Amino acid sequence: MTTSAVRCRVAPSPSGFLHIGTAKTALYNWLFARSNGGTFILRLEDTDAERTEEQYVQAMCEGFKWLGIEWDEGPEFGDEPEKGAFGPYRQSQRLQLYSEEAARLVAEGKAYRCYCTKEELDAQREQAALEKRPPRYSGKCRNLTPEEIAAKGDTPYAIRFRVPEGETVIDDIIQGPVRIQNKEYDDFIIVKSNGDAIFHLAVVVDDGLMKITHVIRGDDHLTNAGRHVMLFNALGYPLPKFAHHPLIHDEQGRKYSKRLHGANVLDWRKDGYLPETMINYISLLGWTSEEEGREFYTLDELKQLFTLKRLTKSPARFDRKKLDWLNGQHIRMLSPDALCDRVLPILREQGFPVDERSRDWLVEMAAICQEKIPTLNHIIPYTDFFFAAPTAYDEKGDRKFFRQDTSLQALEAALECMRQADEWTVTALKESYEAAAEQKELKIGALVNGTRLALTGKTVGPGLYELVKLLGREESVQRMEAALNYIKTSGEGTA
RNA sequence: GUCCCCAUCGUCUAGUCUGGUCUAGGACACCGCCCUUUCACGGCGGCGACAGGGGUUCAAAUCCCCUUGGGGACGCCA
Repeated sequence: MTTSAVRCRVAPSPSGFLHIGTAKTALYNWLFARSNGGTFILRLEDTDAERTEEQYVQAMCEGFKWLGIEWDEGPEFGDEPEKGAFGPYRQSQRLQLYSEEAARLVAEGKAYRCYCTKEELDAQREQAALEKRPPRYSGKCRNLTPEEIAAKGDTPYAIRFRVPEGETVIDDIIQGPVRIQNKEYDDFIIVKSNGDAIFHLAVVVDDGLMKITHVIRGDDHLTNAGRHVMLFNALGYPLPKFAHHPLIHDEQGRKYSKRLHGANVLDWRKDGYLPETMINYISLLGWTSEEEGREFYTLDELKQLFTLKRLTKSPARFDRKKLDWLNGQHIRMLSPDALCDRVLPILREQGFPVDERSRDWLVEMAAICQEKIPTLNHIIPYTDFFFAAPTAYDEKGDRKFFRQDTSLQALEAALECMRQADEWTVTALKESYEAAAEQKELKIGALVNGTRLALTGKTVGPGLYELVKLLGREESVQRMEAALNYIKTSGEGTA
């Protein structure tokens, strides 16, 4: 790109939560700005008052905050104050600007008043659908004479853009040149009869006045871009560069529906994914780095490496399995201390009395799970036994580790190891277990797995010696005795 | 229906612009083996794709056309 200042933006309409697709657009704009020393702008497209609610603004803000996407210019948003010299950044506060520009277009003959009613137009569209014709505006009000207009008196009117003859070319960075015959566009409305600007006018006026240099957005806007190019030209604004990236698809290959789980980026927070994972994963959904084969990227790396040239043209499906893998990678990159911080709220919410433990103990607990968990939420089944003794034993495990001929012997040997350990450390326990196994001619697995089942009630979990060490001698011994008692009193094992 | 975009393993992709180095490379998933106290991690190996048809060319995944498939857009929504 050029060295002249890049200015790009994301312009969500606050009509719901932060959609994963909006997050992608925001991310690509943000990364592009960052990798070029440019400016990233947030603008709220709330021209449709009926669909905008303040709570949505909050929800969206939380999504951006969680992902860590921060903007250089933008409206007051959540607890952020308005910032930037090209404001206001909410379209609802820029209505005056749109009216002025629309009036200018009308005065220059580039737009005109249309007195057709919504009902008339709807009927025409339905008729067109019936006859399998493309729905197009009839052009009824295109050439009204000043007399005819005067005769309308104060009948409400919308304003339509007078689409010129010819062809419009969108010179798209990702898609290449896209040529569309202007006759494919009918004279579209730019101002509603209630005086509010339509999206197309608003975007172009805003992008023009905010000196946007690059419009990076989903390719659902590709055909709209033609309208925008015409509007840029009509208004006399310099044309920004366009880059229309493909949409994110669901596992079935459709546009990721708002109703699907995961459409809301905060769904992923709830499911135990790290924001750095989401940034990394979404970046991969339509972009590859020069460095072949590499897929793990930190945010700082992305800010360095991101280029529009490496954007993909075809839509990508969201693959949960790959996301899991990536999340595991990012979890392992965390320091045990950081992992502890991420995991604590989850354990707390689960009702585990984590605040009774020392910080060191909690960090160690997080550390012994780090290699094991694909999502933060998996911390729960990996650590619940620390906070409550097992009330039941895994059925398969019971048969396998409690009911064999050597089960009792193994568990008693393990218990002896615990009782006699000189020091309560991972290495001491390990050595002691190994010595006992050898001496009693038992498989180490019998000792270890039996102990795991006795202490946790499960057959899977963190490394055994690590877990025993953290559980503490007293608690471990108690649980071993309970297990032995359970085996002896539940009968069937003696056979 | 009309217009626009897209098309390499199941999925994400490299390679396409600048045809030959591609008997098509990597990653996730899957399968097997190794490591191993479980689970996971890690290591090794396997399975697996240029949508189809025509051209152009000495040579095509790469260029052109058609077909098919998928997606998107056609609002006084954004």
